[in-house]
Amino acid sequence: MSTESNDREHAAYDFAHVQEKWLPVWDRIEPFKSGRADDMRPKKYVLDMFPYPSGDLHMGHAEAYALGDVISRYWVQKGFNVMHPIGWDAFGLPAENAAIKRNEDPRIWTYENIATQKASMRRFACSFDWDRVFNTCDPEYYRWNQWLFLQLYKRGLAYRKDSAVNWCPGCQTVLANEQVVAGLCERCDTAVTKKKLNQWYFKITDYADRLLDDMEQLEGKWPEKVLMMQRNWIGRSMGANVKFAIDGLPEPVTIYTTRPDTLYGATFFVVAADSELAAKLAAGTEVEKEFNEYLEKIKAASDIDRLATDRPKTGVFLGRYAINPVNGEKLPIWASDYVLADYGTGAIMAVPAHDQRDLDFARAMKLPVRVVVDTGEEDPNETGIATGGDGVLVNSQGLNGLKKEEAIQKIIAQLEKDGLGKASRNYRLRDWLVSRQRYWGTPIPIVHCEKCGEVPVEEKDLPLQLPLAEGLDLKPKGTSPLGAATDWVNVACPKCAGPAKRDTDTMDTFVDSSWYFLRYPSSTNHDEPFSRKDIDTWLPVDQYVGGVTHAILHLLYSRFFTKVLNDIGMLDFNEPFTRLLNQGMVLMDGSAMSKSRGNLVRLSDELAHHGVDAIRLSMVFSGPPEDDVDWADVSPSGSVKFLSRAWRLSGDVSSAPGVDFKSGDLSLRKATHKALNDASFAVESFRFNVAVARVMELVNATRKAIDSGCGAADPAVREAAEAIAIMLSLVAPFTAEEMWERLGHAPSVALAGWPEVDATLLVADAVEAVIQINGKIKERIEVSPTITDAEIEALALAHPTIVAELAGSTPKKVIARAPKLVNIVA
RNA sequence: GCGGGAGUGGUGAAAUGGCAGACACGCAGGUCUUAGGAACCUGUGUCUUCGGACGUGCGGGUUCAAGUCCCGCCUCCCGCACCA
Repeated sequence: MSTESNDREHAAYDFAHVQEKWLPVWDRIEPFKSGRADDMRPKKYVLDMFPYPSGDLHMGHAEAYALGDVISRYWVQKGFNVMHPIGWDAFGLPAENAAIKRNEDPRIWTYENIATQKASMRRFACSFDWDRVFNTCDPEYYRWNQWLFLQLYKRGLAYRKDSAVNWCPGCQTVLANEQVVAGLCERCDTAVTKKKLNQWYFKITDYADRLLDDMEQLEGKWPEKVLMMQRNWIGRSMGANVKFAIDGLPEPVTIYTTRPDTLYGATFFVVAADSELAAKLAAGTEVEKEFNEYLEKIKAASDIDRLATDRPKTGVFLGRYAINPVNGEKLPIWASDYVLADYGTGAIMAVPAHDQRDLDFARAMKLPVRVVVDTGEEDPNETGIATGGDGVLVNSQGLNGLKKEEAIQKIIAQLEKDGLGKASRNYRLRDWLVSRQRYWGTPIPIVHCEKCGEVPVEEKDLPLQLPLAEGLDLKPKGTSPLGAATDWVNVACPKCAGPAKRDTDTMDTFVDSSWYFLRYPSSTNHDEPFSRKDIDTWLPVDQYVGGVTHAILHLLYSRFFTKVLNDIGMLDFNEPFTRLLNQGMVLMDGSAMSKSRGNLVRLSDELAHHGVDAIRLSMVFSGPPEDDVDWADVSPSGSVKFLSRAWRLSGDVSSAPGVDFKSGDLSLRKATHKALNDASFAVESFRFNVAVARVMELVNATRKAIDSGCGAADPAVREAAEAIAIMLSLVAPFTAEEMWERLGHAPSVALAGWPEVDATLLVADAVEAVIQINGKIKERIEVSPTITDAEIEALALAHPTIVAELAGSTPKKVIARAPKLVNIVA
């Protein structure tokens, strides 16, 4: 061997060259093609949340795809037919805003970015099945959005109503409840206001109970945090509806309460100031003017102001009285903004003694407070603190002496018997508002006819294509830009052929993502959104990977769609994602990266400096996948160092491929099989960082074996190097492929298969046991791993150190846990 | 306010109730070198009278044994936020 080649052997390997070398090879082999007709491997569906095509991939994408790839590539190595698809969530505001700025069709920007991201994903060695790609802005995709909309419409699950909706003045469109974050628009952070509009909704509230109860199936498989967030978001509460007669009016008013046991403690009555009921009660009375002034005032207050829970209570006495059905008392009726119009019935009985908000209002308005549950706490009249806990009922006639729960049961039974009320439940969840007054989305397939009213577009006429943007003013102005596409808008009514107009709103892009995972297995199907056969083969998704930002939006909507499709009979499962992994964010110096903050790390720069494998490795090794990664804390150059160390091993191996490992050095063989076993376990429990650590240990052990142990020719060295290449292929595919070739194998290492672990090699020859006295370590001894409790106890008690420590006294108790530990209680 | 999660070396982090700090980063020293931003080796929780002692946010408890389980605090992060 010449000095020159020796130098090359020991130089750090050229990652740029290796990357260029393998990409075309993989293009040819297509190691990750799924669902070939003759494929007999068991299936797995591993899914990464699809990206929004806004510019090139960034560090966050790199983190997510690196993690998804570990899982996907692992199952391929384990012999599964893995479908790991990708597509683009391509409709939406960023494209439209970019189009306005550049004065061109959003299609151009969108498809350009998709091409850029696709090329970057290939270079990043994402193990995607490229045959299944689609974009939600393709007519071939969104026609099925429209088709699904019509199926929901047929079943009364898509409907229009007038309502006060969330309005973003920045985006000039309405927003779903889920898209309002702390009173601000999720997209642009503008303060959201209310607007009365007629809009399309999906009736997700019909599914509230199932969305809640089916979460039982996800327990332990989804992050507890996401389940908690969904539970809170749905917010089921149990209580009762109670009818209150109104003095001087023929119709009673129904209220909702979770505490019907406190009915005798009601001292006033409140209706939501912005409800129709309040307007009706005020109409024609002497307080009408005062009420209207109050209403104007609270309408002007933004949601932000409303968020301050400690702001003083306000309201107007409406001059009317409600009659308490249990004792006939006259309760003054107030209008206030602390009662919400769209929750429950928009009216409440106020029990200030046992509800803090009612108490705050009572104190502000000098209204009486009556205790009806003795909780053992101090009088709310004096402390100003309502007592909401359990206790014994007082001042409540037939309920006196009962505990809270008993009283609730008894009063509900009584109310039902008397026809004055009934048990009821309520949800925080509201119906999903799906109309948007913007251009770049799926057109709603409804025609409005002067004669026939609302008429659905016929299924055979789908897709209802979005008109070209040319000639349309896309600038946000509060009504859909589609309204100006007169040729498109004016149509013949599908029913009577008379003059009619298309609905000009587009669908929320969350509609697109609520079912896209069902489309991948059937992505080339032109006759239906997905075929039953494909669904039965691949779904549900075995492993979903994505950010926690979608904990309630996308994940709740997808669960809803799945349940609807289950009801329609298009699929036979009711939860779409069996397991969910939420990866953390990539931060820089403790905060999210942003241009304005000046802490943006460009993925392309990092890849150029350290190579794809080192960046992927750094992401995976930095810590548990759910935790955020602070890029300031990771060392990509350390990853480069490790990868070249591993790579050098493959050049040192001097035995031939196919050599029988059985004759190899036993201690290195044991290290190899332990690493394979531990790494496997770590990957399956999402501790990818630990899996990498096990590979590092094996690299270290192999280095030592070559330099100062059994030597490079020992078969165990080859076995170790091959195992390292295979394990590394999950994280560092280029390095692993290069190693595999240098070890004399044909590509691709991705399909090499996870080596069978030999259980007999997992047993160590000797293990170190500790001997404790009173829990403190006094001595360490080498023992056989198969030693019994009695044997190890005897060894411990006979050990000179222990004999000396005990100084002749008899131990009170000896706990032996062979082969690890003996604890002597002296 | 309500709900959830987390606090371990200089740093990122490991640890089925059983040896706290695996694996790395960083740092220090060394070997080889014309050179080192290469490679390799050694050391690296704190205190220490060099025997050891102490050590996982704080205070209690359960246990032969607690980073891990239980109770009460403190701090930080996330979600919801007048939902009756």
